[in-house]
Amino acid sequence: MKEAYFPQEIEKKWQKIWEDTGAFKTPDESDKPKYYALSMFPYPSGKLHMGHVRNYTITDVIARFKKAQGFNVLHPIGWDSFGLPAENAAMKHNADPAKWTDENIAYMTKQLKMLGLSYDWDREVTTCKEEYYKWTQWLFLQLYKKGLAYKKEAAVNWCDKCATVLANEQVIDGKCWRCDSVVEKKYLSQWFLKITDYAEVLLEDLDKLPGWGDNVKTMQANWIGKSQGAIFNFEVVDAPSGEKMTVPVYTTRPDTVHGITYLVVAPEYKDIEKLTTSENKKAVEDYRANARKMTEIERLSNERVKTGVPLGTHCRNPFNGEIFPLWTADYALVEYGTGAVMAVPTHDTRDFDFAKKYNLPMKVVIQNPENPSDCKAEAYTDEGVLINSNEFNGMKNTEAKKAITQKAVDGGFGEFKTQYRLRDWLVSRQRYWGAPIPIVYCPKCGIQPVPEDQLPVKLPTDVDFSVVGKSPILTSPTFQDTTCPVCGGPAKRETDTMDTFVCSSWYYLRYSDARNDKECFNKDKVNKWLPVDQYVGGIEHAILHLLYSRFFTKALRDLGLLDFDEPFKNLLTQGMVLKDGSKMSKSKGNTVDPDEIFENYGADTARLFILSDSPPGRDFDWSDAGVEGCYKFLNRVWRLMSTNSDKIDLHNSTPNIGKLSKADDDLVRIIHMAIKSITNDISNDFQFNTVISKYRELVNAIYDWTSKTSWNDADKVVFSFAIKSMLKLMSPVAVHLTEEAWNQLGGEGSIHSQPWCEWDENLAKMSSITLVVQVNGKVKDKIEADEASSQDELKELALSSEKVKALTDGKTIVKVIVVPKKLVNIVVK
RNA sequence: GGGCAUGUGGUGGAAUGGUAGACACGCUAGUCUUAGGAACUAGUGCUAACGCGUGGGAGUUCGAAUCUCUUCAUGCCCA
Repeated sequence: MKEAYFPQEIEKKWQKIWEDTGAFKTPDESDKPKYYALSMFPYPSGKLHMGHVRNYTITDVIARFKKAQGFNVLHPIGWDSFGLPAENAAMKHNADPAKWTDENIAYMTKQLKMLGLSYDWDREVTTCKEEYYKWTQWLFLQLYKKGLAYKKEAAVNWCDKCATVLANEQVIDGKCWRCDSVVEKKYLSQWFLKITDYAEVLLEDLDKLPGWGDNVKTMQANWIGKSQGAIFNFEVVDAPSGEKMTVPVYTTRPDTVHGITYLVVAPEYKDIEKLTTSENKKAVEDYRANARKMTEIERLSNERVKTGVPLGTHCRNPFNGEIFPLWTADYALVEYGTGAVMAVPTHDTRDFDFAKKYNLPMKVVIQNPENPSDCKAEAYTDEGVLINSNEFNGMKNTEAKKAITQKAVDGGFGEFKTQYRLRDWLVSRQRYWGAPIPIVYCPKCGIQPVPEDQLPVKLPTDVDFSVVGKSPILTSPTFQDTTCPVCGGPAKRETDTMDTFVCSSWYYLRYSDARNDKECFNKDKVNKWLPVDQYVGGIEHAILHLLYSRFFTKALRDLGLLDFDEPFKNLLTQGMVLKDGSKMSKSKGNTVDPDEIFENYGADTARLFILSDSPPGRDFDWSDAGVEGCYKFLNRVWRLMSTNSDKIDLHNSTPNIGKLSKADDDLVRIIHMAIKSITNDISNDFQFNTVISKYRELVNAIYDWTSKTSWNDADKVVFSFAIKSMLKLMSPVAVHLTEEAWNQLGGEGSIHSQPWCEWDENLAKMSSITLVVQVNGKVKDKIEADEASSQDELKELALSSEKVKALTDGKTIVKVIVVPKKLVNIVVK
C-alpha cells in the first residue's frame, strides 16, 4: 500500500471509474425496496457555494447508507435553470441566456462530480430545456382546463428593478425576495393558479407529515392563516345616489358588534365612489391618490400614525339600530376579507388609535368582571363578559361569537365565514427567461389554450436583450403573431412567462421518468418512486417551494396523474453555512470557494468537514482550522493502514470470539459498539456530527491497540476486522479514500457495493463496567465491576467503597438506589 | 404584540432523567527532527483550596443541561 495519502490523485481516478462503469445508475425494476433521496436542485448561478456542498453531501451520505442497507436508491440531480439572473447577465453582455446557463451548468456539473456525489446522471432534468418546459406548459394547460389557472385584473406586487410582478410569497417584509427593492402595488391583468381551493387541505394535511419539522409546518400554517369569523352586511342609510346599498364586513370578533362606532373601507374599495358624498369627494380623492403611492410596509407599520378621511355617509347596525359613519383609511386592506373593517375602538388596538386621533366615540361592550376596564387608556382585547349588548349581556364573549353570528344568519344580514390569508398564486412574469404561458388571444374567440400537439411554445431567439424596462420577448418580430386554434384567424400569443417556482413544483416527479417524451411522467413510475423518502434543503423554502409543490401534487392527483397526496415524506431543513458568525456573501468577502478546498485537501476532506461540527439542522460555522483538522484525520486514517498493511488480510477478518486476548476482545467490542451507534446515529435524525466523532473514537481506539499488540495471528485477524469495519463505516463520507484503500488492500469489487456492517448485541458492550457511586446524588467514587453483576452485588460493592464509608460513617442510610450496570446512589441523613 | 426555536468551557459542539463538557479546534509542556505549519506523548471548565458549575430564579425527583413554572437574551416566522 502506498505510504502517503494523495487525494488529488485517487479522487480523480475513482470518479472516472465510477462514471465509466455506471456505478450509480438506478434501475426502475428491482427486488429491493425503493428509497428516494433528494436534494433541492440548484439554480445554475455559476459556481457551487458551500451551502450546496453541505446540502448535497448530506443527501449523498444518506443515499449511500441506504444503498448499503439494501435499498434500491433513487438519487437524482437537475437544474432550476430558468430565472432572472441569466436574463440580467444576458442584458449586461448582450449574450444569450441559454448559452450563459449552459456554461454554468457545465461548470457546476464538473464541481458536483468532483465532490464524488452518487447521482444517476441519466435522470438529470433541466427546466429551461424544451423537453422539460414542454411538460411545464402541458401541466399549465391541464390546470387551466380544470379551472385552476385563470386570468384576472388585480392589485399585484410590482418590483420595478426586476420589471415584473411577484407572488405574495415572494414579497418579504414588503421587499422583493430577489433584489430587496421595495415592492409597489399595480393594477394589472395577470395569470393566477388557484391554490386557495386547496387552502384547507394544505393546512389539514400538515398533520400527515410527522417527518417534517414543526417549525416548517408552523410557518406554512401561519402563511395559510385560517381564521374563523363572520361576515355582517351593514345597510347604508344615506347613499348619495339614493340606491339601496350594503357594506359587507369580515370580522373575527363578532362578539364586539354592539361596540361599532364607525366603519372603515380600504382606499381601493370597489364601491367607494358611490359611498362618498359630494362635499367629501375632493378629500377622499386626494387621500386615495396618496395611499396609492405608499408601499404595503408603510401602510401596515405600527409606528406610523394612522390616517383616514370620512366619506360623509352612514350605516345602520342591525343589532342595535345605531347609526355610525363610514370612513376610508389605509389600515384596511382591499385584499383581505371584504376590504372593509367594522371598527370597535374599545376592543381593537388599531381602531383605538384611530378613534383617539379623530375623536370618534367609543363604547365598551366586553369586560373582565373582576377587573373592569373603561378602555379610556387602551383597548381591552382579552376575554370577558358582554355588556351594553342587549340580550347578549352577561354572556362570555367566546360563546357570544357564535350566538351573535347565529342571530345575523337568522336575520338574513350575516353568515359564518372561514377566511384564509393565503391568496391565489400569481404566476405570470413580464420576463423572457421562463416557460412561455401557452395561451393565445383571439379577437373573436378570446382566450384560447394552445393545442397540446403544438407544445412546446418555444422561446423566441430573435430578441433584443438590450431593451430596458420591458420584456425582451416583446422585441421578437415573430413570436407574438399566430393563428387562433379555434377560428384560424390572426391572433396574438401571451408574452408573459411562468414564475420559475412553477418549474420547480414538479421536477421531483419528472426524475421518476426523466426521458419520457410522450408524457410528463409515467403514472406507474411516479407512483412507484414517490413520495420522496428524504428531502433535504434550505429552510428559506419553508413556504415558497414547499407549499407550491404540495399544492401541485394535490392538483395533479385530482387530475388523475398520480395517486399520492404529499410529495415529501420526510424533510430535513439544513442550516446555513456561516463564516465568522455571519452568512457567507460576496459583499462581506467571507466566502470560501469549494474549488480551492478540493484542490488543497480533496473532496473527502470537504465532505467530512461539512458534516462534522454541527448537526445538519443547525447553522454551520466554517473554520479553516476545522478543515485542516479533518485533513489531518484522513491522513491519520490512511497511515493507520499504510504502516500496517502487511498485517491486513481482508479475506481473513473474522475474529474467533471467545478465544481472544483481553485487548483483542476489547477492540472487537469497541468495533461492534461503533457499528451500532454509528448506524443508529445515521438512522435517527442523521446526526452526522456525532457519527464523525465516533469515527475518530474508533480510529483512536485502533491506534491505541496497535501500540500494545504483539501481532500474533489472532491479532492480525482482529486488526483486519477492525480495518474492514472502519472502511465500510466511513465509506459513505470518505468515498474516495475508502475505495482506494479497499482496492489496494485487495478487497473484492467496490467498497460501495459492500453491504452495511452488522453488529452483535452481545458484543456491543464492554465486559466490565464503571460503576458510579453517588452519595446524596453527588458522585463520590467510581469502581470497576463485572458487566453481569446483580443489583445486590452492585449495592454491596458501592457500600464497601472506602470513600463511601468515610462519608456515611455515623449517618443513617435512608435509601439505596441501584441503576443496573451504571450507578448506585446512597441517600444518607 | 402573537407563535416557534435556541441559550452548555476560549471556540464548534456531546450527553434514553443517572459520571456534564464526548469528539474536535485552540492553547500549554515535552519527544523526534537541519527545520516544523508534520507526527507522537501528556495536560487543558472555573477555583489556591473547601468547593462551584449547563442564561437568571423557583419547583418536581434519591438524582435535572434534560421535566414543570417564571424571567432574561438572541434568532426566525406572522402581525
